[in-house]
Amino acid sequence: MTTTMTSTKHLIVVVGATGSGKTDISLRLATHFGAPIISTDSRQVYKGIPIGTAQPTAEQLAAVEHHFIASHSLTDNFNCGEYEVQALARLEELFRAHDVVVAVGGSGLYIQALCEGMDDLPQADEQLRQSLMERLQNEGIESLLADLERLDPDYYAQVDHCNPSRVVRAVEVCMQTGQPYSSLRKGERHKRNFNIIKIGIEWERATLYDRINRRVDMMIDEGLEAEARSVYHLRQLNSLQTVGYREMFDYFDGTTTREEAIELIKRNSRRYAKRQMTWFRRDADIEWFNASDVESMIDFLDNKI
RNA sequence: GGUCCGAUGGAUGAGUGGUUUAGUCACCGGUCUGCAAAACCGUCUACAGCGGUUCGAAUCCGCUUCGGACCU
Repeated sequence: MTTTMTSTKHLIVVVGATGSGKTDISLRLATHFGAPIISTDSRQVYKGIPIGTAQPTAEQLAAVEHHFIASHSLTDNFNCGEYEVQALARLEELFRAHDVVVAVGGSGLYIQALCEGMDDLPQADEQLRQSLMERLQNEGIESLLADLERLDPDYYAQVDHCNPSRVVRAVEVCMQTGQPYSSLRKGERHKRNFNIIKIGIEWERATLYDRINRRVDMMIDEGLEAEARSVYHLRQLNSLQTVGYREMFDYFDGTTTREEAIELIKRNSRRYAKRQMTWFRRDADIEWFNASDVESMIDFLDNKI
């Protein structure tokens, strides 16, 4: 063998909206290929919120080796950049003992970080971030936009001027690095030393929504309310800006009734699912399969591996 | 049988003659590089039906249909 683009290591990436049954399918695939599972989910990484984030059950975790499930603390400053570094390192270890690893999760940005990599941008400096947020609060976004126009005219021209998050981050990177944000955004796909095969789980919209609604009811039955209560004191953490918890916190505050909170969890989960589909739809690398057709999925993968 | 009130887009709800859309919510579509289950953007042009008045009607008049209240 001389130079070949094909690696003997394969990462099967399973994507799909929340409630699409990724966990079950990932377990079947992992079992079939004797592979460990690495999560690409930005919320299942946290300890203490297993019900609301639909983490795999104890039996499922026992059946297949999982990574990045309940592995971090709610107070950890975790993000997609950190995830890329840690997940890549873990993958390297896993590929020493396995030819196939299954990645599952619903966070598009984390999947992108894992498969394509993030540019070399600095993490937010906490103090700077805070002062920018204060300015946003006190002076409005116009003030930050004025800075951005001066610091990075190119990005100023393309950024959504209504989106505070994007504007704050851009100004922050400019100030931290002394360089225009846009000049640091290469958007280049990083080389990976393993093959990536993306599998999408497809549902008819109405059916998916029905599954989501029923799953929320199940979460309630399993004790989501008590779980939310147990982390209520940490509510301002980013890790808890999460569907299922925010709505419960509002209920605890008395701003909504319990019934309203549950309805809102359903609605927001549906909306989340819609946004996920929007994200995944533009990824041409994904091979889509009907949710009930795991056999075809396995055939397809067997063929490729 | 009679009198009165009402009928606006998926829901709610303003609008009483005139370039153009009320608004809100839901749905739908989209954006996406360190908070991403986040943050944000866009679309959805309806006036119960028929006829009349008028240069012009969701808006005025009549009839019909439907709903509600009341009267005998």
